[in-house]
Amino acid sequence: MKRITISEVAKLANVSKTTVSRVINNKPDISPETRKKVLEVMDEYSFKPNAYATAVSNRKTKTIGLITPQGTGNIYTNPFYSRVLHGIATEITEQGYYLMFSYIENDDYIDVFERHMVDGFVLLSPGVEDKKIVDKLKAINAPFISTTVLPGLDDHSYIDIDNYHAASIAVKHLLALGHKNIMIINSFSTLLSNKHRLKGYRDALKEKGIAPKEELIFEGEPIFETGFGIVMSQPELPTAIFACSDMIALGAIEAIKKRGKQVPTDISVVGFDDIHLAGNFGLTTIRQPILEKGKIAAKMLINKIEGKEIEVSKLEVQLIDRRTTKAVREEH
Amino acid sequence: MKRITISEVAKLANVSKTTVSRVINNKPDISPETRKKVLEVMDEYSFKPNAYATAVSNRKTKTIGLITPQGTGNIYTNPFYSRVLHGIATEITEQGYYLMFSYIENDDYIDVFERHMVDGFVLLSPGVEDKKIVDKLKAINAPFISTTVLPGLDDHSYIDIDNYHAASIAVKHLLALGHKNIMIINSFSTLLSNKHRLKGYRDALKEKGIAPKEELIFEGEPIFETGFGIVMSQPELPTAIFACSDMIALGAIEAIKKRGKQVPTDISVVGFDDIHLAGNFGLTTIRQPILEKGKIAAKMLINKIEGKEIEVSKLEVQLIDRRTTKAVREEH
DNA sequence: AAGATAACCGAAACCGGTTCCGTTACCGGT
DNA sequence: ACCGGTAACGGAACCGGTTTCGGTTATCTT
Repeated sequence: MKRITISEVAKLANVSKTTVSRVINNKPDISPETRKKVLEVMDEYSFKPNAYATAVSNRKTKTIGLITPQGTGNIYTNPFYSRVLHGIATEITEQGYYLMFSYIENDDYIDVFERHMVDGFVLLSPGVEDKKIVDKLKAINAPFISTTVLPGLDDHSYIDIDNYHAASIAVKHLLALGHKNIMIINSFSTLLSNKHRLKGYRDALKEKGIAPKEELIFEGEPIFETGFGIVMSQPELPTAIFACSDMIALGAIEAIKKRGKQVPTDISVVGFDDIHLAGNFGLTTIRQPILEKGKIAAKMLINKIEGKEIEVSKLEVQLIDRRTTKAVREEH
Repeated sequence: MKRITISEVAKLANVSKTTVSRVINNKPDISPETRKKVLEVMDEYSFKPNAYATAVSNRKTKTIGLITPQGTGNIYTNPFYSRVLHGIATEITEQGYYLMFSYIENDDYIDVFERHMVDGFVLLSPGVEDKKIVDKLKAINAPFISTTVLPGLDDHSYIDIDNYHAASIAVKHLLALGHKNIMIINSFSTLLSNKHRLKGYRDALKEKGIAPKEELIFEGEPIFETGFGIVMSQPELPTAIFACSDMIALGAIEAIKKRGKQVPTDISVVGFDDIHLAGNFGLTTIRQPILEKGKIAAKMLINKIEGKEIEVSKLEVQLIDRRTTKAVREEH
């Protein structure tokens, strides 16, 4: 029951600490018999090396930290972040790493690194206002990967979809259905990725000869309330809405219904992300490989930490056509 | 920039390691001047003690692990778990602890304890089939707190609401509105807490002189699809549904609408938990203090780890009356 | 049979902290 | 002048691992 140490194992097996350490780490210079003997002892007493002692000695912790700039609460509320996190966690465990939940609102994330508790960080979708975080990470020389494009980051420091392209797929779909009045409810455009989406929206319209109207462009937090609030507050409703987050889309749909209109008969809605809930409610949306995003982020980070070559991957995006879009109704 | 050690600080301040350690930990036996001098050096070189080295020396890691028996994926999908987690994380950080995400499907959670990476665990709503986990934790003498009642646990090892009472509030509400045909969609009744809910449901009916009908009792995973599937598959629908999870309730409502009925005009629905989404969709539900549950669990665990007195708290429950229940329509 | 080579193993130093115990200096009391 | 007490500090051992370096053997050449 009591946890045993390497010295005790050594004593029990009649060998030195060095030898035990060698079999633990599968090092050479050990005869098959002594290895076997040591293994037996380790097994009998169910010995497990103290990970932190190893970490101190190796100057490698094998754990990575999670930074969640936009207020950590979101992680738990927003299914999108949850799923990215799921991907990160999966990949990390697979590679024998641990995940430290640096649950920190202030600057303490620096702390866990400086205190040698983590080898690096993944930055969960930071906003532009979080540039100082990146600066700090660079300053203390901490390896990190962001799950969003950020100004000043090279290909090796982030993983993201092509947001411009994704948005253009969405509005082109709407355009093809004959919609001309397309509202966009974006996430905060201070974020580079959202800027790209907005540009994708604008360019897709222009390409079709439609001038983007400023009064159809909105933005807010990527939550239900945003979509709901904006749709409720508009005097006039468009025939289609492109929401840059599924939660926004869901909120918008509820508001539309509340106002006595039908989706998609009166108004078409397309969301973004394809979280699980989107499927539940039959939402047409742009799917991004959320889980994969997390996995790749983790993989890149680990490679970075271990000084390996890191390759830049591409994340594909696709339109999932469900039940919230429909050809525009002819007005007359 | 380069991280400095305690020995180097000692050298720079012209004192011994011992002295530096003393000021780090606010120990006595130090003159104000030397303390000041050491602090200056630490500050100038922004020294932070290596947490793991401290952990090795102290045999205390100041981090706690999270075990999520029901398949870790759920945490990220189910908003309820997410929020409990939020509470746990908040409390833990406040107390200077760290959260290790032992993201483990198999038996490896034992591992992190045996490898001295965590001081204890919080068990996130385990099921009855996870009794072996509890057994194992007991076997290795690991401190833990469960966020659900489990058979064989004393008051000091779990924190939960009074599920019996909570369920009875829900069905009494429905009863008061004149409903007599009340369907219950429970979470798996292999879980003790769900057993209690079922009993609460049954007793509340009996108290009103209504014999519970077996054909109105259902159960399944606490997810959208469960509510949706069950409601879709029933030939005849009741006038009210008590869903033991908000996600189930949401699914049920979607199915009801799909079948051309109205909520609450035709059918009343009450959910359970009061997750954020419930508010978004105007769901009438039983609110349990989710965040607080997590916080208390963390607090209890830390007290346990530190050998302090642990007090048992009570979690209050309340009906949040929104827009999915209504007096039953008179049949004739 | 001598010398070289390789296989196997251990002593001791190290990682970055904490702590026990002993030493020194200074104080007031008699 | 001597004694006892206390405040301030350091040496060295310790926590539980890893690693360097070197020393034995045994085996292989020639």
